[in-house]
Order: sequence, then C-alpha cells, then structure tokens
Amino acid sequence: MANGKAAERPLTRIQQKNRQTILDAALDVFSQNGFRGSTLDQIAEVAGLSKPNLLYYFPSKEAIHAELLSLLLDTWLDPLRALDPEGEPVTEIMDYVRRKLELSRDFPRESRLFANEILQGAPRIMEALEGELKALVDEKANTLRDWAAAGRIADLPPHHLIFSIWALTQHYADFDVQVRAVLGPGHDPYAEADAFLETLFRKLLAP
Amino acid sequence: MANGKAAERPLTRIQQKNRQTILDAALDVFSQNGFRGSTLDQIAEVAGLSKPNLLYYFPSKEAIHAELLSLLLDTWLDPLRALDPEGEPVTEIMDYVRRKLELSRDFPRESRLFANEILQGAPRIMEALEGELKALVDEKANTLRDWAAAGRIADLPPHHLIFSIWALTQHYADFDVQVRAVLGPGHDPYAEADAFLETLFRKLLAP
DNA sequence: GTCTATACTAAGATAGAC
DNA sequence: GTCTATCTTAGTATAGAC
Repeated sequence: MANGKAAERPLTRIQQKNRQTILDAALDVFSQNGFRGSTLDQIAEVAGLSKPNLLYYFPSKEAIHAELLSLLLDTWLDPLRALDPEGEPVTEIMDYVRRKLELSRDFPRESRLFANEILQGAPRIMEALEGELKALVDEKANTLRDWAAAGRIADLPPHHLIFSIWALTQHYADFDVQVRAVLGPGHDPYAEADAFLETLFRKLLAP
Repeated sequence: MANGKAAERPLTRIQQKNRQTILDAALDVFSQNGFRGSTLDQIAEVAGLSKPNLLYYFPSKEAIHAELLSLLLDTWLDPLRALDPEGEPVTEIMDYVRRKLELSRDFPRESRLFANEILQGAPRIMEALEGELKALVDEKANTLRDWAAAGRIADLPPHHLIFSIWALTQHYADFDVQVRAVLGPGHDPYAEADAFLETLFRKLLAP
C-alpha cells in the first residue's frame, strides 16, 4: 500500500502482454484444428509459455476459446454495419465487398476460426447468429430491397446477395491452401480476387 | 478347404454392410469435428457398434478417415470433369453450377469433411490438390479461356470463375446452420440458391 | 465376429515449491 | 507469476474369452 492506491483489479502491463500472447497463439491453433482438435500443449508451445501458466491467465481452454469468439464477432460485423442506406448503392456494396475481402486477407485466422465454429454446428455462437447477426442482416436486407425497388440496383434476393459476398470473400481465407495449390506459384490470390470480385458484383448489380 | 475354393479375401455381405455402417457414422462425426476433434467412441456410438469392433474392420482411426477422403475426391471432381468443351458454353457452365449445388444439397457431410480438411491445411490431400485437382482445373480453365477468346462468354479469369462456383455452392452446405439462422424459418435455402445462382452466373457470363 | 477387460498415452486441470 | 510434479479423465489400440 506504499503508493496509497487501492488496486481494484487493473491488469499490469505484463499481464496484458501475456494475455495477448496466449490469445494470439490460441488463434493460431484453434483456427487450424477447431476447438476439440486443439490442445493446451499446442497453444503453450506456440505461446512459449508453460501449460500451467496458460491456466494462470485463463480459467480453462473453453474460456480462451470463448474470449476469441467474442472478440471476433464485433470485428466480423463491422463492415456490414458500415453499409450506409443514404450512400450511393453500388458504391456502398462495392465498398462492403472490398472491406470484407481485406478482412480475409489481413485476418485469415479469424475467418478460419469462425468457419470452424460454423462447421461444427455453431454450438457456441448460435445465439449470436439468430440474434445479433440475423437482426443486422435483416436490417441491411431491407436497405438492399429499397434500392432494388427504386431501380438503383438489380432486383435480387437480398439475403442471398449478402451470402454471396460472404462466400466469395471468405473462400480466399478459408480455402487458402486450395486456392494456392490450384493457382500454382507466381500468383497473388487476393489481388486477383479483388479485381475479379469488382467485375462480378458490378455486372450483378447493374439493374 | 471343403468347398475347394481358395478364399482370397472376398468380403462377405455382412462385412460389406458393417464397413458401410462404420464409414457412414464416421462421415457424420469427422465432418462435424474434423479428424483430431473426433473420437472412436463417438463413431462407435453413432454406428451402434463397439469400439473394438470398429477396429476389427479398420486398422485405425486414421484408416477410416483416409478411406472417406479417397472415396470423396472422385465424387467431388466428377461434375467438373463433365464440363464439355464441345458443348454450348453458358449451358455447360450453368449445368456445372447446378450439379455442384446438388452435391451440396445431397451430400453436405461430404462437403464439410472436405472443408475441414482444407481448413486444417489439407495435410492428407495436399498431393491430390497439387496434382489431380490442379491438372483438371487447368484443363477446364483452358476451355473457359477459349470460350472467352471466341466471345462466347465474358472475359473473366478462368481460375477465379471456377473458385466462385465452388465458393457459392459449397457455402450452402458448409455454412448451413448460419444460412438457416439468418434466413429464419419458412425458407428453402437450396431452392432459393438455385434461382439466385442461375441469375448471378447468367449475368456474369454474358459477354 | 463380437464382446469385456485392459494397457498405454495424451490431455485438461490443480497443488505446491520457488 | 512461473515452474515441476501430479491427479484424473478420455482416448487409441490390443489381448483374449466367447
């Protein structure tokens, strides 16, 4: 009590750093092997910490995974939230496609973590899918419907239009090894995808 | 030797049936949890057999998984193989899209097994991706390029056109629970996808 | 061919020294 | 805060009775 400050529960810098190190290592491992397929040993190995030390910072393997998922969801929905009903329709949608592809390029592990969770039947995020996600998608689907009704974009089923953006952008992160195996060396998948998706959606959205 | 026939190693009917039962149960389990996340206990439970009995029919967990993957690859490539360079371009491609979507609808577990394997870095099928798959895709990409050069379809990067077909059709199997959560009740995802993808690719392919 | 029992290893988590 | 040692359970695989 020398400094006279009552330390409620502030994380020290070293604690913050170690938590980050662990989460980063866990993201590596969970995104490749899924929850059940990952072990604390693997995470500890990647993090350069001992297994008991991991469990000093987090109460359980489950807790590390839960933390990653909840951090993920916000990041994941941000680009869609940014779709502005007052903006120019085609520009707004093309911007969304670009932001989503950038997420795949810059955060492929997060994309694969999410894909793993969905493949496994979304046991830990079903609630968020049916609540938060559905609400946001329904809202933006209405925007798309209005734009179509006004003849500003083609008349397409809005939910499936959104699915197509997810599918096409996330494919480059989730199936990265396949994309690279098929393209062979000397390609920049994301640069090529950017140009291709630009073309695809411009043609698709034209009324 | 009473019957005088040297029994090389023909599988009896009951053996065939049990092998099938095991493979079917394993497909259930592996497609949801990936290889590492799945256990023989789970597979035995679903198959209605004892764990040692599983290992009477297959030498190891690894062997069951390997068998599933090798059965899968052929089925998976068949629709692309069927794309006929002599056919009418748009019809051929639309048929491919439809066949691929039907695979997702009728064999979602196979699609998820494949997705799991790729997400994990394709440790067991990388060779097939770089060999068989790449060769087939390169061949069909040439066909697409020829069609584009002849002005019979739009000029698009052929590999990415094929990726887009994979991404859009497999999404409905791999992300099934998300699709249903977002659409809510009262939808037929595959019927809607069929109509949407028909529209999408017709617009995209128009020269 | 199928089961019970069991060997052996890996994995999640905790105790307690430092 | 971090480590070594350890408990406990789950998981792959095998032995051997029936």
